[in-house]
Amino acid sequence: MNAVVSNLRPRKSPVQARSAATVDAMRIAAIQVLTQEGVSRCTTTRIAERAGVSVGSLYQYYPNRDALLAAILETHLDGVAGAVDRACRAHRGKSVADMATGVVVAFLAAKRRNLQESQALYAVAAELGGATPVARMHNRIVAAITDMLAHSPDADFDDPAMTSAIAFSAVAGPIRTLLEGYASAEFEARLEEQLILLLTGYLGARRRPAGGGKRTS
Amino acid sequence: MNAVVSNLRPRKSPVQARSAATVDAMRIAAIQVLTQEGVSRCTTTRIAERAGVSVGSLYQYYPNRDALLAAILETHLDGVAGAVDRACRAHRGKSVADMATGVVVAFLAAKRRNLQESQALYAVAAELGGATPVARMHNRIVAAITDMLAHSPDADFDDPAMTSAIAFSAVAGPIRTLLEGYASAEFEARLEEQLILLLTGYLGARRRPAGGGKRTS
Amino acid sequence: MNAVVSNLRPRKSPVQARSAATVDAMRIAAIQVLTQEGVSRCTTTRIAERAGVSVGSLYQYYPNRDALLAAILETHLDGVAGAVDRACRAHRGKSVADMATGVVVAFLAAKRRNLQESQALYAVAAELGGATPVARMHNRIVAAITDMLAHSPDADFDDPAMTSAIAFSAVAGPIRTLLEGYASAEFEARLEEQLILLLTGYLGARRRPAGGGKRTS
Amino acid sequence: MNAVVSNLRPRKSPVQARSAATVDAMRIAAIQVLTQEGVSRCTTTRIAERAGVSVGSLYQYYPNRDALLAAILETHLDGVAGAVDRACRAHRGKSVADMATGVVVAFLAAKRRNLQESQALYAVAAELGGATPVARMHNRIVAAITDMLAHSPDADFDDPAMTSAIAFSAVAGPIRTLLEGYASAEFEARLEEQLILLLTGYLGARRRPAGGGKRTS
DNA sequence: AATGAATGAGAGTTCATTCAT
DNA sequence: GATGAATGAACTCTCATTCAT
Repeated sequence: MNAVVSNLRPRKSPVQARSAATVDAMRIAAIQVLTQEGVSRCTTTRIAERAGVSVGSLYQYYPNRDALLAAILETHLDGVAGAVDRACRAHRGKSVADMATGVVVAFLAAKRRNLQESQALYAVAAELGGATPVARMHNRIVAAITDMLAHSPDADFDDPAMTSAIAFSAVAGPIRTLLEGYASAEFEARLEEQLILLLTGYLGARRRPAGGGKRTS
Repeated sequence: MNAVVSNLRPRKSPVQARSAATVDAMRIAAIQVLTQEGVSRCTTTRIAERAGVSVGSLYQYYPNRDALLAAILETHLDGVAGAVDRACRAHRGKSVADMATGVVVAFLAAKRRNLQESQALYAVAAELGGATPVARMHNRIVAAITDMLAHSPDADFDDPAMTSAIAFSAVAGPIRTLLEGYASAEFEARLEEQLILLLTGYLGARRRPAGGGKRTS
Repeated sequence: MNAVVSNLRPRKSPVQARSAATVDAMRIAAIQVLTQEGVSRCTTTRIAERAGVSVGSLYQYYPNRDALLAAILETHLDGVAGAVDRACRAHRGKSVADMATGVVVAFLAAKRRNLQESQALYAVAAELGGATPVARMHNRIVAAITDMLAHSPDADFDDPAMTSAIAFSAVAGPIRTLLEGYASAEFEARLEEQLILLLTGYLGARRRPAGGGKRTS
Repeated sequence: MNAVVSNLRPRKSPVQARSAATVDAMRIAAIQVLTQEGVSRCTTTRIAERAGVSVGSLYQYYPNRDALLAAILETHLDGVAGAVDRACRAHRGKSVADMATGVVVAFLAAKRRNLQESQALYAVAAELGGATPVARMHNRIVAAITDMLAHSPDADFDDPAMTSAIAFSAVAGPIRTLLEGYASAEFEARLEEQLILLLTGYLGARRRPAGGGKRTS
């Protein structure tokens, strides 16, 4: 989407404790500014000011604004993907219902853990456009789910890659609705239960009985 | 998400034929610029230039850049919501599988009809933030589905509002994945069929047999 | 003050009744816009809209915006100068106290007659800068007062031109204070009486007794 | 007069030596541009260019154009008001003639000291409209004169607040005429002497003999 | 290493003026 | 004559980025 491709890698890794503290202060500041002012008003100056450092310092750690935002987005998405990844490993070999529950609970918890961060970063992802960490996170989660499905004992899925991509996206949809603020109280209250229901149903329907014949959806 | 709320209503409607042409040229130009350059580079100057009119003309019809983008977004979302709405009315009283099929087919077709537009407008929605036509479209579609479910003969849904909100969001998730370009060829090819499966399963699971006892999810 | 000198003469005189009505509508509209929005937001479009005509029509009567404003200012100042002029003629040959009273009453009444107009036009005069009708009005009034003083029977003024220039400016000062809104209620209530006192005192002090010896201020 | 009220406070004060130089350069440049080009052509770009700095720097110190102009106006008016204030304190307890002389000389000298500045700033005051430092300066000077009159030994003024407001405005009138360029050489040459005459006369007439009975003008 | 003043390209927006209808 | 859509130069203001201190 974005025509200009810039270097989004951080400039240097924080090796000293002070550096780590500075980097984290900027991370937190950026999320605050993002939440309170919106992406387009989330400027380097404002982030630095909020973080209590100078703009110059900000540029010691990131080559440009987009790199900073991308790093924050990546950290966040890594957290989420990691949580789902662990859940998938933990539920290998379990029943379909257990697997569905595991994934939904982990994903939802990860998003809810840093609510404001999650909300704010949708806009960042949109602004950064195609060359984004989102794709990586997507692929990583889909791979994790695919792997989990492949280890399912009592079922065997035809095309597990596509199945898990659909499954993950289907779960992500309502969670996004929640975070974007379009959800009713009822929606929010029953979201987890309903997502488990949704996912269990879908995965169940996609299953070919372990010992059985071919069954294409 | 956006802290600043501005007037997003169009300024005046074109009365002369010349005006109508100008307004439409701007609409098309904006979508092209959006697609080719990204939201942040979609400036009033560039839109006007691409449309072959002057910036001044743009401001004759929209009070500011966001109003133009919001108008385009709204037109698009109205089209989508309208398509889903019609599908919902057309499938009233049908079986759960028919209803699911109707909604999925209509929604997906509406999004695929203007592929580039659909893609580009996700970023616009993100930038415009909370006071956005997206909420309206969301509510309209959820209401349409809720209504359709309420007229279902062989089934009766407890909490149809929440059910349809989850159902719609779940279907929207994979479609977004497709439009954002994270989908494999396999995903794209089988998307419609899988969404029908997903939705049928979910709605089926949410159903209480018409003549039967209470069954909460 | 203004570096650019443009043609400030009206384009054509209203010969038909319709034209006169249009011109007057624009005059009134301009003063309203001036009062409600300030000089810098007093645009040709807004004036035309308020007057119920098209911008194009406005340009039928005035070659440019400044000409319109200058014409309005001139009309206003002509009214004021005319009123003072008449008062001066009417009080020729009267006592100093009568002359002072006559001028003050006429000037103040002329300004108070169109209060909003008077207020709004200070800003216009400032914006139009040096090549302004203000100088003409100033000179005309000073000439009228000078002439009146020259016909005074019981007194004879040395340097009546300078005397009347000071006298007029001194009276104009408090009136401007009133119109610019810096005046207290007490100030407003007693303004006329105090200006008469002020002017009578000044002119009295400047007088050389008619039959007497030299007395230079 | 101006419908829109904006924040006219400066943004930050210069702390480094470099900053102080920048701020001062802008002040001087603005007055030059004002004088040579007029208010409406006194744009931020032109000021910055003349000052030899970038527009961005201008906005580091002032939130908007009007704030810069207001700051300059305020500095000027503070100077004038301060001069008059000091004169009033210095002439407390003196005779009416001495007080009048003191005020006129101080006021006129303050205005003449920065002639071009004084001229240019009338237009600025007009453009800034109501929420202007002019009101503050007016009140401050009137208060100072009132206070001086209240300490007069040989005379006692009824309603000294109104008296000093009229007196000040009456003196300001001819000074404005001078600065606006409507004055003859004679006017300019004799202005000080005539203003003293004017003011002495007015204050003398407003006086109630210290030991005497009531005398309302 | 850190600072923050300075930069200047570029964005959004306005408005006097023209001219085809 | 009247209209009002179109024009585009000019204006205000922002912000990523640099670099002397």
